[in-house]
Amino acid sequence: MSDGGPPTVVSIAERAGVSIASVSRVLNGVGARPETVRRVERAAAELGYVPNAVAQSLKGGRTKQLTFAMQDIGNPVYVAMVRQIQAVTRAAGYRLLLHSTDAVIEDELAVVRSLGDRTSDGLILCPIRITPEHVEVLTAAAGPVVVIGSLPRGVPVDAVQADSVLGARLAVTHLVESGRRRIAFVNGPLDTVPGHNRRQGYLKALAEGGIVPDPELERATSFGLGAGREALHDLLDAGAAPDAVFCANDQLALGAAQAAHERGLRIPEEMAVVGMDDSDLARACWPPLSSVDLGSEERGRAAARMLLERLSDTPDERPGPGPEAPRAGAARRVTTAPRLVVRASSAPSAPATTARGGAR
Amino acid sequence: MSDGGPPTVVSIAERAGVSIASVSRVLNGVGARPETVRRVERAAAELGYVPNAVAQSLKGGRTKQLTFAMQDIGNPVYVAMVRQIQAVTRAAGYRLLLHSTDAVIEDELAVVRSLGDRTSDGLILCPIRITPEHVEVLTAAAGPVVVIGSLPRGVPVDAVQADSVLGARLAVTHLVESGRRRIAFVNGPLDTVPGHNRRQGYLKALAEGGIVPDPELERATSFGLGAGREALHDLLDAGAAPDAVFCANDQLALGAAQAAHERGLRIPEEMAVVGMDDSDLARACWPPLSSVDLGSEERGRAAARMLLERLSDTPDERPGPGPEAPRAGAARRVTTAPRLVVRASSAPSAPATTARGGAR
DNA sequence: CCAGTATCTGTAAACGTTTTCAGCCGCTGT
DNA sequence: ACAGCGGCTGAAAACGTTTACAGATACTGG
Repeated sequence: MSDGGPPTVVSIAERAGVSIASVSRVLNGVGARPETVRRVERAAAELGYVPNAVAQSLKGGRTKQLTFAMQDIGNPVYVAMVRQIQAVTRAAGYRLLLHSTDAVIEDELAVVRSLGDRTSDGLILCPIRITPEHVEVLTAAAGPVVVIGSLPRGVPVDAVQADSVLGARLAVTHLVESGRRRIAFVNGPLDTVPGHNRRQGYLKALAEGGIVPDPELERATSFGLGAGREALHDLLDAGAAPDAVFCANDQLALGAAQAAHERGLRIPEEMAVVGMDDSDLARACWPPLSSVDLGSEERGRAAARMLLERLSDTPDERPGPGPEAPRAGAARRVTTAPRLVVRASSAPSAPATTARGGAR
Repeated sequence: MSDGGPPTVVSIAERAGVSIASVSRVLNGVGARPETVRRVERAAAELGYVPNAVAQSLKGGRTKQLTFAMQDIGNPVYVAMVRQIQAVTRAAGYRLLLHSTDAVIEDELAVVRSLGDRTSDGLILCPIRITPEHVEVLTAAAGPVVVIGSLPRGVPVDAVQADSVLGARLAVTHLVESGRRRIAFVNGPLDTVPGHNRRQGYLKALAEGGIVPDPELERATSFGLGAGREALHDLLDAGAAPDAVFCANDQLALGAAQAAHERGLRIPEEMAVVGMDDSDLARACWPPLSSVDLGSEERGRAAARMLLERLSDTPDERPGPGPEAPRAGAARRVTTAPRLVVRASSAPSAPATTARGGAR
């Protein structure tokens, strides 16, 4: 008598005339007498039994779920990451929980803290900024975390980062070497890590090229398409007269390209455009957009792999006595190498080629 | 004595000197003596207690998780849907589980069946094809499902669909009315529901416009960017000489636009291009792409809302005796209205080549 | 002053699974 | 024939929570 819901091991046990222990053993492939196996499997099939994953999680202490948290899935970079992460984690039998933080700091922190509710076994986090609170919360995280982005040295958390300083430098150097002199820079917010780093690379490349930076050529607002369009219009209205524009991501770059088109400027002849992230957008537009591949896919894969490693390294937790016993291994830091992909939007004259950036 | 892991109600009970029942009651805001409340809350705070969501799920019978399954998150349409779904479900306190099926039928079916493992409380599914097996599995689903896409009449499952026949018709009629006569059609696979329906709309619009369909003008391969590019090149190579091309989605359209550019054809003067889905891509490219908004966002929202409704309507399941008691309410079908968005890529008279064509 | 009651508290069961432990059986070796 | 042993099996505990129930306490009204 147990039709009060979906079939359970108890239902099967009753129908097969064995104990629930035997049912569990058969279902998990542990040894049993052929006769028992037969009866249990038959009963399970007849009842259409599906094991209750929640109960399994409770018993086993792991949910086979991972969380990926980023600010907005609308950004192609995160889409690329999700795809890779999904592929890697799925192969390992994990489900993927998606969490958009909308770049709200409080929300990012809450995600990390929510590791404590045991809903997922681990977390991949893409913070847009790193506050002292981040460091604090990350250090005290209840489970393994891998951060995609830059993290201060002391924080005992794995991280996968792009060398966006070098990436920006590659892009701008490319423009300089193509003979461009008035290279504008359309950036996102300066108080974000990417915003700051990309600017460093921009300035460095200008210096190396012997070009004096002109503050009139810089714009920094947000990371969206509309922002790029407005920024370039604004630059042109202000008479900054750039002959090239480097944008801190592809969305900004497409916005800038639109503005250029609207002004009747030919790309790349009158205005070269280079973006960053080498997202699908770069290949989809016209002319195809030169862009710096910061390895979004690679970072996604790497982060997922690191997380899985942590998970297999941690059969039980906190062997040490102190409440702050150091984590199993030292925090790992991986940096992916940027790669400039030259396409028509910045072609000096020749067809598209690619140049490699150095590893770090 | 219980430092063998994260704090639990037991730890708190010990520290506060009360029973676990009282702890639970205080934590859930049920009545208790002020003194008890104080002590429990203090202990919980000191221990940094976070309730174990898995245990709560097991007890409560619901996980507060929902699953969204589509073929590939790389498609902007699904990104738009995820965003909306995420927003709606999050507001209701649900987490979102993402599942890419890669358009593998077996995988789609597995997702539906996996509702039985109680990992998530409900499912939103975007099937690319509907097989008899789909119907069977969906009918027997262990929890509420909402399908985004077309579903045969008899299937007792909620569905949100786009009227893509009408959508395609709008696009093609628009081209006809703009004076185009040789309107090519670049489609995805014909044996998919969208592929089939869009073709119906295309043919219908041609008929209404008094144009005899020319099989030479049709191409159907896959739904990707590269496919669009190749298709148009192929059409031109074959001497089909179209003066417009309607594409079954924006990615195909951008591919076709690339091909046109590569051939030196001016858009829209020599070749009008219209896409479908009105994804971010349509706004990001140049010239901006005319496209039919099939309401991806709206469908995402609607699906999420319907699912949540089902969940609140179903306090306990299967009240009836029979194993196939009909579901609570009849299956609901919602259809969103398509909307043609005309942009420069199909502008009848050509304002967009020089000077500021678009809105500023 | 006592019965009655309202409030709070603790014990124990339940959710569905895995797993330890001890018991049972039939076998083998001597 | 019997001790020993191997493989199977079932009872029971455990994971961490919520909750029905009953016991305890203090307070009210007569």
